[in-house]
Amino acid sequence: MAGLRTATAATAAPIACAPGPLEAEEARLLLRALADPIRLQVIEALGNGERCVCDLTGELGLAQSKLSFHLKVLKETGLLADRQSGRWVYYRLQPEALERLRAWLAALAASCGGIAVPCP
Amino acid sequence: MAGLRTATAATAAPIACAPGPLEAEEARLLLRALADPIRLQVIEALGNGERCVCDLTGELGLAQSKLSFHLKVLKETGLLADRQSGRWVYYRLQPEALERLRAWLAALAASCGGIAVPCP
DNA sequence: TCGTCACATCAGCTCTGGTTGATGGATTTA
DNA sequence: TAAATCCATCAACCAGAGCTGATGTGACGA
Repeated sequence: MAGLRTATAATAAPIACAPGPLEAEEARLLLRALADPIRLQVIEALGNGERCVCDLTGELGLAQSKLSFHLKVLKETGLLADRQSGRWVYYRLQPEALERLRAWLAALAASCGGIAVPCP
Repeated sequence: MAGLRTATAATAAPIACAPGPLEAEEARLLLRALADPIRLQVIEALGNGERCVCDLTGELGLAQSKLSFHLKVLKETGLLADRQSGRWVYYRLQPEALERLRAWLAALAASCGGIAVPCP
């Protein structure tokens, strides 16, 4: 097994770090990651800057195990990045992931022309 | 029970039709509605204009019951609207729902300080 | 070196969401 | 009117996500 906490070496490559626009599947994973109230709270809590896990557990009133699970989901989708400092692990937002999702939504909306087609 | 198919009288008010910016909970429901591969296919299929259900079942290769379930989800979140004509029901996109979600994402990104670190 | 702390991970469980097949209402056509 | 078509809805089932408590791993300090 790989060593624990090898900094930014995730078990799987973050999906929102590839070059170019998002694939539909990547966008779907980002949407799913954001569609959770706890994960939204985490993102809002990280809006002011990076925090360590112990700080977030206290602020959000979550069990450490539960928070760790959601942080892993957000990290795997590329919405968060982490940094280890001593015994603590600090998480921070990756704003470009949100930006890529916004761009994908814009492209989706742009592809919605709006001409009615009669049904046979 | 109310009569079947009372046009735009949904069982619950569509969430993306209220005035002003989206609440976090409304945005979360929109995100969850979009985070499904079948529902994304439906949205893309409706990009060119409205379609009746029978048309969509053929194009997407879905069981009528399954498609109806997903159409209901999309309609309840305000992403779709429907119109009855004879015995057909036509669904169409509501682009403003996507637009409101984009605006919400922009506000969320704006509230994130912005100490962006390049992706490894 | 040993104990403690911070965090990740695991097994087992629960619960929500999606699927399937069947039923019924509404509308049109023969 | 009767049959056929379109669509919504329901109950039952299934899969996956999320929760809980416990355990494991690495870093630190005494």
